[in-house]
Amino acid sequence: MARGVNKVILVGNLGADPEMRHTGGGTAVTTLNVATSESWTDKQSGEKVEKTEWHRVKMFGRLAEIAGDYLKKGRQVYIEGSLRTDKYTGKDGIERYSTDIIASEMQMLGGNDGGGGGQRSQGGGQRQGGGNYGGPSRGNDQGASRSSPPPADNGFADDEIPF
Amino acid sequence: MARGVNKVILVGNLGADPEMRHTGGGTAVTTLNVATSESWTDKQSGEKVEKTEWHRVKMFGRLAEIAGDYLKKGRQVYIEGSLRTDKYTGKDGIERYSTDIIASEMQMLGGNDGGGGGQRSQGGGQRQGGGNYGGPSRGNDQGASRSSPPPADNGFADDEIPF
Amino acid sequence: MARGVNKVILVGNLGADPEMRHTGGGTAVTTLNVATSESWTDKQSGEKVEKTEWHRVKMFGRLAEIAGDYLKKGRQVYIEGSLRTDKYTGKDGIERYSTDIIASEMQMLGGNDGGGGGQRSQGGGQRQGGGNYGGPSRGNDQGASRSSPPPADNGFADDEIPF
Amino acid sequence: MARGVNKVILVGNLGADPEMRHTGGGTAVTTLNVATSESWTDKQSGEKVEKTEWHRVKMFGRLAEIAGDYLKKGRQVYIEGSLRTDKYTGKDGIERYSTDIIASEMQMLGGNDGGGGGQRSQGGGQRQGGGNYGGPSRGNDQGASRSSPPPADNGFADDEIPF
DNA sequence: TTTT
DNA sequence: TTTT
Repeated sequence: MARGVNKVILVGNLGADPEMRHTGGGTAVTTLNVATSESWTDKQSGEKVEKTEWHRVKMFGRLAEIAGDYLKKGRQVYIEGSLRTDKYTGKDGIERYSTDIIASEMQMLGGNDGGGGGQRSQGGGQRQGGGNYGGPSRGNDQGASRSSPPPADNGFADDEIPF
Repeated sequence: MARGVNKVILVGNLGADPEMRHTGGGTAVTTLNVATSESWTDKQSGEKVEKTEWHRVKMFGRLAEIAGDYLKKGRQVYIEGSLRTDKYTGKDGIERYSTDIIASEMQMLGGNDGGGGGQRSQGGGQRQGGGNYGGPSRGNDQGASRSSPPPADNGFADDEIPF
Repeated sequence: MARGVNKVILVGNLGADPEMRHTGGGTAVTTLNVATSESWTDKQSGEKVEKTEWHRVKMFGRLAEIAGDYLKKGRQVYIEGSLRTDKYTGKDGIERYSTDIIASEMQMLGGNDGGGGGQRSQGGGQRQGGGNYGGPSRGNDQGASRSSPPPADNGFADDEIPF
Repeated sequence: MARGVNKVILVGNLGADPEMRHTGGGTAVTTLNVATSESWTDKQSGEKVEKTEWHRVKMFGRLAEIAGDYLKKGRQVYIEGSLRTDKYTGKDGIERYSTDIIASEMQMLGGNDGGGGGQRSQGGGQRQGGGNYGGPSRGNDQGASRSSPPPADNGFADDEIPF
């Protein structure tokens, strides 16, 4: 039961290898840094412009394991998921927000270069049963490609709850 | 496991009351006729033009029951699903195709007029590995990590293929 | 030209009236606060849980004007857009990120309560470079008038109308 | 203006080379045959099952030309579009329906094998009835960070950052 | 056949 | 008819 649709669809490339960790309870948690870019020719200057958007994608359980095992920097992926914005209070006492994409489905695109082409997986649908949702996530993400990753000072600790 | 994405998203109105039936195995099967329309002013004639597209949406199990119980002609719905084209041979011996949208998610939109505003439901995920289709999806897909899986009272048992 | 897909689809309710302003150049800029929520019954506690996600949606130009004119707090909307994360440096010198959804399409849902039911609008599609599309659209979009289109398979032969 | 959302998203492989033709008016029309498949292990038999869905995708204008020029059998593509069902009357006098996906966006996936990796294109938006859209979108969308705004010949000038 |  |  719910009221609303919260859906994200991405096709992009990984800016870094996946970062996989496990919660105390043993659940795999993988974070991807996915780039989607677009380019166009500026009308006035006539110059080619490119803008890249970076997305922090998190996945859990089986999906996280597959991503951790098969994905690599540069690989193209299809991601379906939902937006989740966490609120946290900085050391300066100011509330801030950090937005992630929680993947519910993932599809590796392109050829079989490397480890695992053509895999597809579906998440456990945590979003619908959140259970012990809640716990924010701490800095398990910034990809190498991230020119400047999200605050490491998010100031919260996750010792068991995946996020 | 799979290779590909096959996704449909509709927001439209029901052109008729839902048609619900049950398979021999007891699985509910509901068909919706959903209209999506768009209108614009023709550039040349200056006349207002309207075009309506009609979609046949099918759903199974719990989702079918909710739709059958709460939806009515005229009601606005959000549908998420996938395309399925069936081939059949006409009496004239010619092969033809018929395309349906198999709903995996449904959301009633608009106010609480009539029976059920604000309900939302998710299909059993038959499309993603639910065994022999229509095959019960009980327990499919929740990640190992799931401390508390989705609502899921959808543990229905159909021994017959719903379609 | 581009490489990647960056798409967001929301169906939710406005948590507040839209905020519209104009740039010095006269472009309307409207910000919406959209809630998408889901609820479920926790398996262990048996309690009903609800989680609401808030999304900051921005729109420009004609779309912003329509939203500003017709939307109101509580209204249900369909939003399609893309994610954009801005980097900024706080007063403390720490870089932070803020994520918005840039709407390219909007649809008011539900009945005609208040100002404007049933409106729909599309952004300029600036992100993808409508630019030199120019491609003639002749013949596109008819169909309504088509009484007898595509033959059985692909092998159709029509000499003027594209489909 | 419109009421409804009619959206299809596909990621699949071409089962054949694109078929391109031109209308009498010179508009390019390309048809793609796109496969999306999924496989799973049957619960009861334990056998691996695979099901492939075939989609007929049509595109027009510039998009059709790009597809015709760069796509080839086997190539993986992302397609975004809408459903259109045509009614026609067979020789036997029976009315039938044929469903196509009218592409509004296309993205070639995978490596640069052959002609054109990493291209992306957008349709002319014929589905919206181009008509009096008119609404200028110039200046939309460029973020503060945006070094140079989108293509946008759509007509207005803002000298100030919209947000 | 819906809806605006 | 594709792909893995």
